[in-house]
Amino acid sequence: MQANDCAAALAAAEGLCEARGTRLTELRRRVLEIVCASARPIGAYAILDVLRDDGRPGAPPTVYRALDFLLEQGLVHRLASLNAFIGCSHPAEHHGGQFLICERCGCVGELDSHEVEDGIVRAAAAVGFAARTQMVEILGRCAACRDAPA
Amino acid sequence: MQANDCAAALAAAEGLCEARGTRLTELRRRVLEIVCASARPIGAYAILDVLRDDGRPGAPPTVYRALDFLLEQGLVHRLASLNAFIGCSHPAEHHGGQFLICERCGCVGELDSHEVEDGIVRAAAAVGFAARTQMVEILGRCAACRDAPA
DNA sequence: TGGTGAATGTTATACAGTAACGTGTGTTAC
DNA sequence: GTAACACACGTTACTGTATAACATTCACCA
Ligand SMILES: [Zn+2]
Ligand SMILES: [Zn+2]
Ligand SMILES: [Zn+2]
Ligand SMILES: [Zn+2]
Repeated sequence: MQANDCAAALAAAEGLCEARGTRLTELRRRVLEIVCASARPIGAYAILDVLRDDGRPGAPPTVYRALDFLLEQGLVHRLASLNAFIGCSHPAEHHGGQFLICERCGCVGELDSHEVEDGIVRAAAAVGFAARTQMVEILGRCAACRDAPA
Repeated sequence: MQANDCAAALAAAEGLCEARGTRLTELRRRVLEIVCASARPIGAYAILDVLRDDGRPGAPPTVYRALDFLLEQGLVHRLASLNAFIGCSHPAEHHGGQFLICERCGCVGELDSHEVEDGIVRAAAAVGFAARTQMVEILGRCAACRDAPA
């Protein structure tokens, strides 16, 4: 995520939490900032390292609790295949999300195609399965890396 | 996976490895058997417990190496959201796979819809991303649990 | 018969996540 | 005011997941 996107994400988070009556505390705000400032998905312990560099006290529950709040609010996503977190690029609407993970540069883009989501719900329903939420992580080459050599 | 499915999976694995010139050793075969014999996804350390019950020596790398081989051969799948493994229900053709995970009974079904897969590839291509492989895990209720109370 | 590479054994460690309990702080009820 | 309460955060300890690094064994072939 770019620096200006990061500032925009923080501003959006402020507004959303204000509107929802939830508390974006200093710690939660800082964790969101760390996640959004990272160009690539970042792990919980890497976030913790940054917090400690800040001079804060900190242990794993510190960061996991903040991340739980941010996940609930839809401000960050967790990538199950990487055990890492990224900022949501459009948090106003809660969504499962589909993620494009570049195997060359490590960047992650968010897709959020309703066609894909609905197609999955329908395909599941066709075999009697009632889909509630879905996790879609796509590995490949991003536009910038697409034509690079192996 | 049912017992007869398990036997069939082992037989299919023998044939595939034979045809490919890869070695389905005693250990790898036993790990595949353990995974296929489990009605639900099974974790690496649970597999390790079974191996030890067999009287084998064993440490985490033992089972992770066997699983790496089975994953490469497309004989098992890893469910990233559960950190667990299941036998592939039709290993002849390599595939990313789409998984239907029941939140009530814990069973997992394999979907493998080409429509879904192709839809994802197209949606990714539309934003310049070249998809190589995809991970789709769908949470909800299986047909048997669909109408059960919460 | 000795060399080569693959598979496995073994030890140690890194990384991910949670349980349980204590502490401070602000808000509400009386 | 102050007692009661809910919530966020600090702290310790632990469980679970996965890998690095090196030693050993074994199958196969020159
Ligand atoms: Zn998002
Ligand atoms: Zn890239
Ligand atoms: Zn499969
Ligand atoms: Zn079920």
